[in-house]
Amino acid sequence: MTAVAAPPDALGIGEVAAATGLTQDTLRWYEREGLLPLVGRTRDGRRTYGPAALRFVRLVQALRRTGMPVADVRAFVQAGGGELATHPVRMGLLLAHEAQVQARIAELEDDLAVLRAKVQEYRHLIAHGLDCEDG
Amino acid sequence: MTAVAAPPDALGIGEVAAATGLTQDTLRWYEREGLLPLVGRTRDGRRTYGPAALRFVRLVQALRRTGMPVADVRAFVQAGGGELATHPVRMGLLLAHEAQVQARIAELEDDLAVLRAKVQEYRHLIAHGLDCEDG
DNA sequence: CTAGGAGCTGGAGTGCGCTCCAGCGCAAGT
DNA sequence: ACTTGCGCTGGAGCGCACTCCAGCTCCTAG
Repeated sequence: MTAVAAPPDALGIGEVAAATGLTQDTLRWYEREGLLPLVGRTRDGRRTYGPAALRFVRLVQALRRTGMPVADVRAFVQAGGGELATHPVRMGLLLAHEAQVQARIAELEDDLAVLRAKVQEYRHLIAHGLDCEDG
Repeated sequence: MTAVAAPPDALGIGEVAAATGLTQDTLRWYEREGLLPLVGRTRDGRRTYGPAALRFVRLVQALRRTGMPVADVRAFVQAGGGELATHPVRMGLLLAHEAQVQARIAELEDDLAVLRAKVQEYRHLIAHGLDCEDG
């Protein structure tokens, strides 16, 4: 098959790429940048992603998509390696980011309202056969 | 005051920057890039923003903040200059973008759910004094 | 008359986040 | 033995959206 010595349910980088939508290049780059700590290797050097690693990839993906800078993701990762004592720190970072994401969503919704208002304006102008005073 | 020959309620670039949160550099750059067609000039060459221009700046700002690339904003701008005949085109572009923004918000909300689940996981682990199997 | 403040232009530079190689290794199928 | 597929490394390059000058002009207040 694919792996040299396949540990039960470990995936190769190609499979993780397919499963997440990230490219292989991005996965490798994230790892070099210290965003993905749980990735293993087969004897011949290929990356191996166990279930926990895959969950972690998805978490990082959620953080990135919600606009957390790579440096901050790294800080989150380095804030602990799964030990109980570090949980509050990581949780705090997540909560802070959560607030920012909510703010971002609110802003998007405000901007969306602006766009909708403009659409309405066009409808109105069309209905009345008018030009637009604004550009 | 500020202007050379101040037309009624025209603003200077500094005032527009203050009013919108964009920098003067960004406003000038947007204009060079063709995103801001309604900006006038005083006799001595300074930019002048009338009410319509200001509204247009806010529209462009909404488009940019919602993730529309500069090139697409330019296309929107070039799709017409306010004449009735061009309204449907611009409206179509706005509607298409609107759909994308909604999709983006939905994605953000999904990702937010992932983050919240992780926070819950940490709460649980802390409550039970456990390490985390994932990183 | 001078100084200060706002603004102008053109162009170079920056930060971020990937993205794209070239050149190579292992391993399994035919 | 050879091809095909999957993956590896290190490093260069890229696209986007600004951002930051240097050197200048003009106007107004003191």
